[in-house]
Amino acid sequence: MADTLTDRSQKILEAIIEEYIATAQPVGSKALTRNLGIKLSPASVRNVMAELEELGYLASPHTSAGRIPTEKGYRFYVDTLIRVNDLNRRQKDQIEQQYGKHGLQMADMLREASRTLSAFSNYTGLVMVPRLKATIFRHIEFVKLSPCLVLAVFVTQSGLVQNKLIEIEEDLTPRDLEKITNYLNQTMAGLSIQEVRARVVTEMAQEKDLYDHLLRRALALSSAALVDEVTGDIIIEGTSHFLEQPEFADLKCMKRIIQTFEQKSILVDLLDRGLETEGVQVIIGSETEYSELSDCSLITAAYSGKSGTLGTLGVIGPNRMPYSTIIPIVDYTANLISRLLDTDKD
Amino acid sequence: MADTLTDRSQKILEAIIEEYIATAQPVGSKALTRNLGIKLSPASVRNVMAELEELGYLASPHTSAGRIPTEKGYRFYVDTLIRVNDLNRRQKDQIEQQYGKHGLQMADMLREASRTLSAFSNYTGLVMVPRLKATIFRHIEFVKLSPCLVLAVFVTQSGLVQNKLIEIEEDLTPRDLEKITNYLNQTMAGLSIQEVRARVVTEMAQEKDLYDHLLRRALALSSAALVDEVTGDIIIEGTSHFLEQPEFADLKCMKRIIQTFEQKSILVDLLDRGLETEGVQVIIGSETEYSELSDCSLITAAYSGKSGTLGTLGVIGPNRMPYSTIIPIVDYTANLISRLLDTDKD
DNA sequence: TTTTGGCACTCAACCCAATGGAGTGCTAAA
DNA sequence: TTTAGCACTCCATTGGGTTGAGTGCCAAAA
Repeated sequence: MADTLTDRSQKILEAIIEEYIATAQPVGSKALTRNLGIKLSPASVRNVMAELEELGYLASPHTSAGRIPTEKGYRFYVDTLIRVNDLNRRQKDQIEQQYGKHGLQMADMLREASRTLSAFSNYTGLVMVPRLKATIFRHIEFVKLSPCLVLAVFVTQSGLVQNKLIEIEEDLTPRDLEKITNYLNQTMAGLSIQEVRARVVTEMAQEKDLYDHLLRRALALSSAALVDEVTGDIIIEGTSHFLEQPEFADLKCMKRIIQTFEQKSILVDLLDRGLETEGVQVIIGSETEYSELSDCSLITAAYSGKSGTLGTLGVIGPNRMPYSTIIPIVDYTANLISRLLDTDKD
Repeated sequence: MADTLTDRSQKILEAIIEEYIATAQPVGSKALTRNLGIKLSPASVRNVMAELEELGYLASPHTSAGRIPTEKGYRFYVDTLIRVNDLNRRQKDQIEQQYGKHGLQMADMLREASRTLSAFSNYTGLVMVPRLKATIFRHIEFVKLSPCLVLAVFVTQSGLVQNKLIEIEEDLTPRDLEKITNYLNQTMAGLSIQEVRARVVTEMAQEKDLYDHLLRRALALSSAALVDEVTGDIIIEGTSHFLEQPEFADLKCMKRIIQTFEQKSILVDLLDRGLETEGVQVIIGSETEYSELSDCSLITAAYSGKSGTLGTLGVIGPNRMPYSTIIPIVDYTANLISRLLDTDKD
C-alpha cells in the first residue's frame, strides 16, 4: 500500500506535512505550489492530494479547507520521508552547558535533562527515573530512628540515592546494625538489585532455621529495603508548552491531557515501552493506546549507565510536532546522559 | 472606612461575595433578593450596592452587569464576615485516611499532603519542603563514590533524607570516613542545622592550625555537606484544576500562571511568608506582589515538627475561592502533618 | 497520457445589524 | 426610609449576507 506511493506523491506528502507542522493550518494546493518547491500546477497537486486522501495519509476537516496529515501520514513521514539533521556543534554545546552548573547528582541531572528537553524542543520534557531493579548495588546504610523503625539509605552505582522506612519487630542495637551493614555491603557490592534480591531470597530459604540470628536479620532488612517500587517515577517539565498549541485550545481536551500528566502512570507505561528499543522511538497519537493521549505524540530514547539501560527520556507534544528537529535533541540528550552517568562517579 | 459599614451592608456584601464565589457570575440585585435571605426590595439592595461600590468593596464589569467583589471586598470578607465551619468527623477521617496507606516517609507524606489539599479543595495544593536549616541533625553518612567524590547522606530528626555530592582533594580511606562519621554523629546529634553549621564554622576558625588532620577533614566535609540550599523546594499538585476556572479561560493568562508554577521560585517566596505566622493566612490577588499572580489567592498555614516550624503548605486558586470551606482543610492538614511528624519517628 | 486552466460549488469565518434581557440609576410615591 | 416604576445602557445572542480559500471535475493543451 504505502509502497505504491510514487516519488512525486511522497514529495507532496512531505511538503504538506512540513507545512502543516509549521503553520498548524490545513494546507491547500495553492499554498503548496506558491511557497514550497513544487513546480506543478495547483490542479495537479489537487489530484495527488485526492489520491493521498484516498489512501489515508491525509484528511480534510471540511470540503473547502486544505488537507491535514492523518496519523498514518505522520507515521509514513517519520518512517520514510523525514530527514533528520544532526545538531551542530553550537547546539550540542548549548545543551551540554546546562549540566555543567549543576551538582553532579543524579536526581538533579535527570531533572535538568527534563528541563533541557523541554526548553530546546519547546514541548514537554519527560524523564523516567531509573527503576531500582535496573541499577547496581553500591552501598546500603541503616539509620535507626526509633526502637522499631529503621531508615534504609541505599546508593546505586550510578549515584542515585533511594531511601525507605522499615518497621522491625525486634530491637536492634546500633552495633547489630553496623554489623549488618558491613555484611551487606561486602557481600552485595557490584551485584544488580535483581541479583541481590534473588540472592537474599535463596539464602533466606536455605537457612530457614538459621542459628545465626544476625545473618537472618540482615537478610530480612535488606529484603525489606529492596522491595520493588510498584510504579516508576517520572520527571515532567514544561507542561505549559501545551497551552501554546492551537490544537488544544479547547479547555476540556487540554484538561484531560494535563490530568493524565499529573497522574503519571500512563506516561510511565509509555516510557517503559522504550526501554528495550535502541535509538529514538516515536509514538504517534492512538499508537499510545490511551484515548486521553490520542492527539499526542512522544519521541523517546533510552539512556544507560555502565550497568546497561537505566531508563528512558523524551518529549511529548501534539501529533503536529517538528519531528525532524526534536528527534536529534532527544537522541543527543539520551547519549549525553548516558555518557555523564558512565564517567562521573565510580 | 471599613467600620462605617452598617450591619445591613455587611450582610449584603457577604451574600454577594458568596453568590459570586458559587456562580462566577456578576451578581445583580434581583438575584440577591430572590435566592438569598435578603428580605429587601431590589431597589433597596441597589442603593446599598452602589454604596459598596463607592467604598471600593464591589465593582461592576459594565453598567448593565451585576457586581463582583474587589480585592478589598474579599479581604473584608475573609477578615470579618466569613464563618468558617470546622470539618466534621467524617471529613477529618477522610483526610486522615490518605496518609495511612502510604509509607511513613516524610517526602511521601508531603507529596500526599499536597495531593490531598488539591483533591479536597478542588484547587491546587502546595507544600513547601522543610528548609535544611529549620531541621534538626540526626545522622550523617558518607559514601565514597570515587577517590575524589563522596556522597553525604543526611537524615534529619523528622526523617527527611537529603544527600549531596562532595568533591574532595585528598583521598580518604574508608576507615577515615568511618571515623569522621562517628565523630560527627556523636558531636552533632540533636543540634539544629543552624547550630551545627555555626559550630563547624567556629571550630574551624579556632583550630586553624589543627594538628588533628581527621578533625579538620571532618569539619570540612560536614561544612560542605550542609551548605544551605539556595532555594527551597515545593510540591505542587493539581495544577489541572486551574483549567476549570472560568476566570482563566484566556489561554494567555492561563499560561502565565502555569509558567509561574513551573518556575516555583515565586511560590517559594509566597509560602515563605507564612513561616512565622500562626494559623491560617490568606493572601489575596495583588497582595502577592507579583503581577503574574494578581488574579490568584493563596490560603496557607505553617506546619511543624518537634523542633518548631518546618515549613508551610496551602492551596492556590483564583481570588474567587470558597475560602470558608478551604480554610479549615488547610488548617486541619497543617495540624495533621505536624502531628504525624511529631509522633512518628524518634 | 499527463498536465493545466477554467469554472461552478462548498463551507467556515467574518462582519454587521437587530433583538432580547438583565441590570442599573433616578424619581416619585408609599 | 423603602419601594415601585421607568427610561436607559450595554452585553450577548441570533441570523443573514458576504468573502475567500479551497475543492472537484472537465475540457483543452502539452
